Amino acid sequence: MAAKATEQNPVPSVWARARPTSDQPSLSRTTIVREAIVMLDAEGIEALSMRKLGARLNAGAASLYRHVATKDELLELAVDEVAAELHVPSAGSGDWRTAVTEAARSFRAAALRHPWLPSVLGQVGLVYLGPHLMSFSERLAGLFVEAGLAEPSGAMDTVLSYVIGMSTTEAAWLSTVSRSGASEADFVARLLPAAQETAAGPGLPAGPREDITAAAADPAALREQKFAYGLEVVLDGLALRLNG
Amino acid sequence: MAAKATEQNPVPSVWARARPTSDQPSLSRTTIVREAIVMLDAEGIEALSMRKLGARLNAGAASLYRHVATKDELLELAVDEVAAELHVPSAGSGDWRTAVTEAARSFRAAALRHPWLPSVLGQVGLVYLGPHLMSFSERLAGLFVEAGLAEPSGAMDTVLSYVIGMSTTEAAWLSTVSRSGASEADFVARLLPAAQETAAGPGLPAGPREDITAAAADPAALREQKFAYGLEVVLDGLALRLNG
DNA sequence: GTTCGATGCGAACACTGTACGCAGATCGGA
DNA sequence: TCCGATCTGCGTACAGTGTTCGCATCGAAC
Repeated sequence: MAAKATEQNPVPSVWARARPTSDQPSLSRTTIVREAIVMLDAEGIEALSMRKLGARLNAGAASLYRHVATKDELLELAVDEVAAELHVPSAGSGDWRTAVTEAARSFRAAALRHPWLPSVLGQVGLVYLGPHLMSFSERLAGLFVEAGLAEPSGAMDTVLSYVIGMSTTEAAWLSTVSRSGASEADFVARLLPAAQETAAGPGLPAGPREDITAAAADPAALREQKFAYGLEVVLDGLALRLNG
Repeated sequence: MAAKATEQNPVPSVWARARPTSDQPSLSRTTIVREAIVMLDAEGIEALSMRKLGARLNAGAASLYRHVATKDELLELAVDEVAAELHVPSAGSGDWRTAVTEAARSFRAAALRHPWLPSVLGQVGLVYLGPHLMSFSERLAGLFVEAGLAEPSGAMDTVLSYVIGMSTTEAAWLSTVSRSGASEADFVARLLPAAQETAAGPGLPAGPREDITAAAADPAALREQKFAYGLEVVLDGLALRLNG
C-alpha cells in the first residue's frame, strides 16, 4: 500500500517517506515467533496459517520465510520460546521433592496456558531440543542427581512422562471445551448423560460416577488435585529408590 | 472410466456390465477406516489425505463423505479401531501388578505399531470415547478397584498418564527417525555430537552421556527398559497406598 | 414399470504451505 | 558522491488440501 502511494503520488512528502512501509520495528524472527504464540494461544493450532500470521504483522506471507525456514521450524521455535517460561529451582536449595514438584507444576501451568503445546510436542517430539528446553531438562536432571538417585536419567524420564501425559490430556480436554464455546462445568454437565449411557451395564460400582458429578461442581480444582495425587505417587515410588 | 465406456460403447457387453464399477466389496465405513489405518501406519499422519485414501479404495474423495462426516471423525474412528488391539486381563485373574503391567505394555505396543496414535490423541483428546477405548479404561479401572486401592480412578489416571506420556515421546522419536531414513542406531550416532556440543559447559557429571552412548548400542532395548523402570516406579508408589 | 432412497463422483470453492523473481532499501568502500 | 552488493519485503503462482453441490446410477419396493 505504501509502495503504491509513492508510485502514484508525484509529490513525495517527507512524512510519507519517513519509515516508508514499517509502522512496527519491521520483521524479525523473535517478533514472528512471539506473534505466532499469541495467535496459537488465542485461536488454537489449526487457526495458525502463514498468511494470517503475516497479516497480523502488517506483512505478506512470503516475507516470513526470510526469517523462518518452514512452518514446522516456526512451531519448534514457538515451543522453545514457551519453554523459557518453565521454572526449576536450583539444585542444592532445599528438599528435592518440593523442587521437583515445583518444576512439574511449572510445566503443567505452561501447558494449560498454551494448550497447543502438547499436540505440537506429539508431532515434533523432543528430538531437536532448543536451548530453553535443553536447560530445563538439564536442571531437572540435576535435581535427581543431587537427591542421590541411582538412575537420575530414568527418574527424570519417569516424572517427565507422567507430567507430559497428564498435561497432554488436560490440554486436549481444555481445547475441546473451549471449542465448544461453553464453560467447563456446563460442558461436563452436557457430557454426563452420554457418558452414563455408554458406561451402563456391568460397569464399576459407582466409583467413576462420583468422579463425574464431582467434576461438574469445580472441574479445575479436581484436575489440579488429580495432578498432585499422581505426582505424589510417582515421587513416592522414586523415594523408595533413594537408599538402593 | 466405466461410466464413460458405457456411454461411448453402443454394444454393452455382459462382461463390461458385470459389477460395473466395484472390484472390491464397494465402500463401507469399516473398509475406509481400516485402509486409513494401513495408510497411517505406512506413511504417517501428514501423508493421509482424503483423495489419496479414496484412490486406494478405487473411489473418489467425495465418496468417502457418504460414510464419514469429516476427516477428524475418520481419525477418531481410526483411534477407536486401534484401541480394539489393546488387551487388559480380566479382574480377579492373579496379581493386580502383573495385570496392570500387561495392560500398560499392550498400550505401549499399540502406540509403537501406530506411531500416529499419540499425536492424534493429543489433538482429539480422550473426550468422545469410542466403545473400544471405553471398554479399555473400564477394564483397567476394574483392576484398581479389585486391588483395593482407595482412589481407583486417580490411580488409573496416574498410570495412564505415565504410559501415554512415555508412549507419546517414544512414538514421536520413532517417527522422526523413520522420517530421516536412517536406522535408529545410526540416527543416534549422528545426533550425538550435536547433543554433546549443546550439553557442554557446567553440565551434569557425565550421567546422561553414558545414557546416549548406551542408546547407540541397542536403542530399542534401552527404551523398553526405561519404560519398565518408570512403570515399576509408578506401581510402587501405588502399592504404598494399598493399606491406607 | 415406476418411483425412491442410497450411493458414487466430477467439478468447484476457499484455503493451505511454499518457491520464484522482482522491487526497493541499506550500507561499505572508492 | 556515487556505485555495486546484499538484505528485506512481497505479488504471484503452483500444487495440494478438506469439503460441498448437483447430477448420474443403482437395487429394491410397491
